[in-house]
Amino acid sequence: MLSLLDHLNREQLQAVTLPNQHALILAGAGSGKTRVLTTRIAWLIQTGNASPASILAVTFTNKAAREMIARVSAMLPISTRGMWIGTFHGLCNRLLRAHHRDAGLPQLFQILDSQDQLAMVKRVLKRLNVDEDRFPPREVQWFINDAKEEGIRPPALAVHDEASRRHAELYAAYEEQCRQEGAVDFPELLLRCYELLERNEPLRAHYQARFRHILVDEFQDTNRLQYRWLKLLAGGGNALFAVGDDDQSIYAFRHANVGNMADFEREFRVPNVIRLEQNYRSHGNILDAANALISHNRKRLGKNLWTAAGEGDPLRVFEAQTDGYEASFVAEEVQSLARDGLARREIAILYRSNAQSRVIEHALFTQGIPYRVYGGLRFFERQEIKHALAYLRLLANPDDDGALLRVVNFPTRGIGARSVEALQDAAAARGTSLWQAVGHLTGKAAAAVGSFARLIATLRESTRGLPLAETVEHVLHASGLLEHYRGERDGTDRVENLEELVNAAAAFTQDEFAAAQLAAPEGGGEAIDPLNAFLAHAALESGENQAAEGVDAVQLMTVHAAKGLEFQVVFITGLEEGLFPHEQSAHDPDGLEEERRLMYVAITRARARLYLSFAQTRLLHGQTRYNVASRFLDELPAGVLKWLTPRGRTPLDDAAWRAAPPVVRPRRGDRGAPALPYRIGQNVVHAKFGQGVIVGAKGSGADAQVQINFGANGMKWLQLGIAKLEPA
DNA sequence: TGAGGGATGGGACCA
DNA sequence: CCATCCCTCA
Repeated sequence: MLSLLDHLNREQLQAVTLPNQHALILAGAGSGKTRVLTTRIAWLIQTGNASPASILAVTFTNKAAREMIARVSAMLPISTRGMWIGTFHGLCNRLLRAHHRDAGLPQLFQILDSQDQLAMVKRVLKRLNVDEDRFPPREVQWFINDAKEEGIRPPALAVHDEASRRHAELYAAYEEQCRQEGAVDFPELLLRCYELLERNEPLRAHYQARFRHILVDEFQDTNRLQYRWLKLLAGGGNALFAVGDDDQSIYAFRHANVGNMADFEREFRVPNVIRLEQNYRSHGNILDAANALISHNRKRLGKNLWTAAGEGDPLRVFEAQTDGYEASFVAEEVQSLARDGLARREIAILYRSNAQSRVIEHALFTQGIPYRVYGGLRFFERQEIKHALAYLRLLANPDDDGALLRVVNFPTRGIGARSVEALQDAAAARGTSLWQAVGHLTGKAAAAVGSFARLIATLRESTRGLPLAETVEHVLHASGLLEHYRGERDGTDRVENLEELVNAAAAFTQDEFAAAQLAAPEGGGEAIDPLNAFLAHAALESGENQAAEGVDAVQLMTVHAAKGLEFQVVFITGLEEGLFPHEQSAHDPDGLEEERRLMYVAITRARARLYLSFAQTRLLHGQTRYNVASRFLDELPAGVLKWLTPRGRTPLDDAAWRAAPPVVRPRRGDRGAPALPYRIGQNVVHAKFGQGVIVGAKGSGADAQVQINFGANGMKWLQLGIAKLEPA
């Protein structure tokens, strides 16, 4: 009856048209997950099952939220205005702004990103004279975030020894500092929002009555606190529609808890569990490989992808002697694919860790192939942007100590550590912000800091009432930031970024979505002025990488960054034991399963063609490492693979043999001693451990030992005189 | 104050 | 090897 539902398969249709009950949709890679989610929303509204205002849809990334809004808008004749669609953090921010008094926050609270948070932790540690060797700031930060994600405040912490007592104190001191500065970090957004809803019964009832339909994307990535937050909102008979894929859970390291899927099913007595297993993305061979690989994991809810498309090309496997050769191979393939007419943007080169990109970039650059690297610093995380934002934060709230400290002497204006310390002492003595302590300074510090304070005061005055973009522009000039970077030898990029910030401000003002989201908070709270809205936007939206659109470029990124994307052709590089699976995960079973899911994600990115490659030797951290092929290659069905190089590890060629150091060096005086049979890099076979490669040696004569990488069977030190080794 | 030397350590990510 | 941090010295 409805064109909305055309072309959905049986399971998709079933999911989209479920009654108003909890549902868990196990959506395999490429199974039309986003389509189901967005069509569900459109269907609920179109059929009158739900009003726009009763919809709450949660994602993890701004990109996913934007895509959801765009697709829902395209399906419905009405505006998406009334719906709440956003990230966990964005939605919590919205709730907290609207009810800041109930939440115990100033209306203009500042959001700290992890950099800001770390700086804040450092400041607290310094003030309390904490030994940073015993309590490294990063660890303290980690501890605080960990506690918050478990929903634990300092008084509730379990204190069992001196260290944990100290941690609890530091956490409390950090919280106090945040309160004083009106600052809120990322986990705090969630926890504060959770506590608000939990304690404030009328408010909770209000939102429970409103959001009859709660939809969650990437449910496998939720942490414990997010799960509890959802549980709270879903109380009172609301329907929680969770979409996720346990096989694509790759964020355990940032506290994602896959167990939430099973917990959800059990605790909510979910009546509807639907599996979407038909894949619309990849050819059969690629899916067969993915299915076979993931079947090695024990902890799964269980799913098997299939496709109506043909089996397509086999997976091409390439073994290189060095990482350099591997990179050239990839570059040459890319070149030839492009010559055959494939758009370069349809080609992705994936790797496990960022350090691997360098060799590949070099090879692409040498062959003149345009490429684009994802990851690295985002726009709003760049130092010049953070500096500019710090000035803007001071305009919005001069009591923002973090912002003040960041730019009080940047660009340098003769305010040294001495003056800053005097200011901090003055503030501590009176229990005020740094800004308020400026007037109480004496001597040299008073003059220098005083001139900075006047600069800020003047800026506040002169930008009052100006449009946002003009405010930003004015600040860039008056602060001396632009001038400073213009004078720097490599400052052109930074100057361009600063100019881009003006554009971003202008675009933000016009952006209807952002304006609507922030100008009219629920419950009739005061509207937030554009500057504060922009600052919140900058903190929550770290800014997609530079907008260098236009050039058709090959895409380079980590496997993590590739999640959710798809390409015509995918290269998975560095398939070596120790690298992928990463050595720090290879030892524990859970870690290994996560690595395998990561490989699963990588494989399922490819539509038509997939290359798998690895190198025998790789320059990592400045030294050559000798690796064996990843066990993941062995876990793929031989029938779908096509080896481009002879199957199995090729022995060292003559040149490599001569270059490789002998395992046991002749002792001094042993001139002309015959070369011993083993060399670093050589392949050997051991009766028990199987195939391996010699990666190190020590000792001499009868005591000589060799270190051998047996891949999945581990790294072993063996006594040359005893172990039964055969050259392979 | 800030440039430059030496030690250090190195997985992945989004808000 | 490289980036980052801390510390020294001009």
